[in-house]
Amino acid sequence: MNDSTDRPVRTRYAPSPTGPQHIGGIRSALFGWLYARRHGGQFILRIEDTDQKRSVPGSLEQILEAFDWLGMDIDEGPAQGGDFGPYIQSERLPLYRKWADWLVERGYAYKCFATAEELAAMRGAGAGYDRRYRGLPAAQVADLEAQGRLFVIRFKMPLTGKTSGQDMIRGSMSFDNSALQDAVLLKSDGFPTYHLAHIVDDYHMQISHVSRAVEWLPSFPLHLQIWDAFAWRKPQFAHLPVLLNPNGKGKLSKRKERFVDGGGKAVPVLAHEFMDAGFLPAAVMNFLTNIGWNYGDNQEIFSTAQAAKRFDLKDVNPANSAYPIAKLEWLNNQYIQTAEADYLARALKPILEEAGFNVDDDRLRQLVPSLRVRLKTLNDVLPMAGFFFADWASFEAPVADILVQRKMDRAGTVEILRGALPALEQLDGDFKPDEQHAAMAAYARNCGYKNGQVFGSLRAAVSGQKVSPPTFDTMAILGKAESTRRIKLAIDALSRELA
RNA sequence: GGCCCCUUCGUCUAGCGGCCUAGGAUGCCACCCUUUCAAGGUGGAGACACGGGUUCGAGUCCCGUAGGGGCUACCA
Repeated sequence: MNDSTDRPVRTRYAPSPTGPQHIGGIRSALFGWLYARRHGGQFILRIEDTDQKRSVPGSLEQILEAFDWLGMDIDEGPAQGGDFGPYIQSERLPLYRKWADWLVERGYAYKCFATAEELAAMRGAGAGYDRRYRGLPAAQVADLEAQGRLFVIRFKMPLTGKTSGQDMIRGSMSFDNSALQDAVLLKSDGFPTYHLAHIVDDYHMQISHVSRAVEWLPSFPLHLQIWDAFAWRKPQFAHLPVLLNPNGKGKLSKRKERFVDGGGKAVPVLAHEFMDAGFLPAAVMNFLTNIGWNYGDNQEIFSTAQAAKRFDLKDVNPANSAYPIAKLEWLNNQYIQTAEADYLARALKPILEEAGFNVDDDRLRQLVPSLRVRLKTLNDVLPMAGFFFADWASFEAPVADILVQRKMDRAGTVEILRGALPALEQLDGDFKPDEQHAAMAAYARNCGYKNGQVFGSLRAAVSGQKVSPPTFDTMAILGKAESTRRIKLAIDALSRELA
């Protein structure tokens, strides 16, 4: 087998257009993409829609959207064009037919007239296709064809011997030919199967490295044999490990029921679910790159550009991985903490707006610094800070359960709030957080309550929530007038209940 | 069932024969900081699946077993 790498690196992602993009597929694509970027090569997108039954309209758009969101740029493909198109297999049908015929003419493949019933009977007997049409005399073949019998073209797999090849991840591999069937190359509807189509295309598109999921490993020897029948220069192969469900049981699938993490949140599996859940594309890329491969230097956080300087298919871990989704939330928070303020504000705005809030840009920008450290996902902004964007005029004091802190009672809370009011009103109009802090700390000392009790009561009074950005940041953004108004509202509410 | 691949802390991983009394990260626990929640800091519990070889020496190489995953379609 030809292992030389003295040719331009061209890798590809060749999904079937079956709808939403699965994160497992995206990760496979990522590895091919990184390899191309590492070597200054091309990354090609090819749509494998040879199963008409499974094709779903709009798939290409979803694929493109996912790649665009993640920042994986495509050099050639259905949308980008290129010198080796078309990049959609259903538009290349004559090519597959031509090469299928070529194989038949040279005795590497044959026409098989087995009917669905025959095949079902063979399967029922426990074995696969028994090659009953493999040695049919030419005259009989012609006769069957003349009768209008439907046929497929099957590859004439060697019956004995071994086929060996190199896998970039696993090294030398050898397979017994006797275990392989005479695979269908061209279906009776004139469409090729994956086995034929991907080889014809990888050859014509000058793909140098084929990286694909491990489920293709059993048919690797078949593919090697087909490449050899054509006498085409083979690419190098890397059979990528796959993602398993978070519990390690079974391949991660979009068809199975959704997994739920410890906190009851749905585990994102489809590309659009990562967008919808408020993850940053950079974090998702970092996350995916770290499964089955690692940057080295004990460094967990790195950019795609950094990864592209070190990535090699040879270094990919051969073992499948449970989907480590818990790490993504941590990573996402790390990225949010260091993201540009403008970028964050822009990302947060539509989330707030979709929730029905009227977003003031200045206010949002003001909020970002105190928010970023506590957002695991962008969507967390809603429960944390949505109240800033609600209609302030219609704010109502929260219920006592929220107002009264741990180790506090109603009377004490009222006492704290009443005492805090004049001290806050004394401050100047800027209402700076550190000035509030100084004033309230001094007040706490005098009134005999702890800082936490004072600050916490204020937080609940002004935000209406138990959890919020830092109390004094919150009050600074609300402003002195609104803050004190809300404190009075809280006092009134609690007093009423006491009376 | 047959064939193929895989196997280091719960999880993601480092390790490519001696540097390993096995390193990092996440998650978990504790403490510190503290203005809730976080973040941050410090510390802790936590793994070479098992059994045989090979070797002066094995997490690292070989074989077997077990477990996991996959393929076994006119799906990819």
